[in-house]
Amino acid sequence: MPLFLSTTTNRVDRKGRVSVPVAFRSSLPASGYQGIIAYASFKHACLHGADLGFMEQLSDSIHGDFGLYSDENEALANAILGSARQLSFDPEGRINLSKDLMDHAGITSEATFVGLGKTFQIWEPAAYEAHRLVQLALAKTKAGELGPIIRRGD
Amino acid sequence: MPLFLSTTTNRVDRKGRVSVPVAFRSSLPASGYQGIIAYASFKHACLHGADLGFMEQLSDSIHGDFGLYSDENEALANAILGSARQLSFDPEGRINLSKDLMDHAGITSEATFVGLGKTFQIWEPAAYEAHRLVQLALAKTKAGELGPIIRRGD
DNA sequence: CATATTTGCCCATGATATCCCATAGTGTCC
DNA sequence: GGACACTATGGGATATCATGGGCAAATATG
Repeated sequence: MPLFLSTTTNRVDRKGRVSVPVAFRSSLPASGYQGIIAYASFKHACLHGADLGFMEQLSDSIHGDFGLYSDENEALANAILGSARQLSFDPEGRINLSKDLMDHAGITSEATFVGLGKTFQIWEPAAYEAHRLVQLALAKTKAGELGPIIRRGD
Repeated sequence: MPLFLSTTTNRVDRKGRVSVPVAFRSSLPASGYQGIIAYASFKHACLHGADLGFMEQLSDSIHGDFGLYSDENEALANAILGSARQLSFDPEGRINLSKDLMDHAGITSEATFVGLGKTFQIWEPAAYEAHRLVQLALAKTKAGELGPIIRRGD
């Protein structure tokens, strides 16, 4: 299970290529699929990134044990799995962002990768900075809950 | 599980390298990841340090079973995991503080490592001294509660 | 079928980080 | 008290990363 940490901003060249930060690449299994999965967030103007294993788990959760799913789950499947793209690394560790993904996040010449543990996000830098400040304020008000969260993991 | 104790101030050279105190290094598992994780505190102008296992637990707690998390947890993931960096030891036991981490803590030429048990903090020395005095005063007013705290830990 | 357009691979480059060695100060052990 | 071990620190050499351009195969377009 990968652990995506840190925030990095990289350039998107005219071909739509972006280097995935090494910190993220080295967190992926060396012997698995050499690439990532990206899908449009339906909550923010950003992309969600994950490894293949995570998406398989997600697919399992949505479908349930018998492949019969509710309307809500079908909606989830459409929103997430439908917009998901499998993005392979080129020999230099870059991915090619497709036009629809870039449009959804408003990405043009730069992309910010934000590690969130098991997943990460890809943002247009200015949009992320605004989002980050909001999230930071929210985190401060919830700081008191950090203790319980950690203890739960023990 | 590491136990970080004591306070040490070390020099930051012009490349941004700092020696992690031996007391901290030897507390880490010899056969695990050779390095630490550091992230920006959203409460103080300092950095938090922890070992990899601690961050994995934190990531698990924040994500829950599914990977779709609450707004509060997403905010925490942004503030903590987004600012976290995996800092490997060089052969001499030093880490490389990235520019944004140094900026957050106001660190320039020296860094103070403060052991807090399972985690530790990294401060700009003068800022820590000021913080320490405040904490000390606070501790005195709470002295009556120390007994119960110790008993609880037994 | 000829011609654009994309897609992926290979190489070159500058910036950065990593490794390796050298030194000085400190404490430890005979 | 003197030799030794180890930590902290600094500098120079080397490897790695992010980035851009060019080329060729695959695909689309007329």
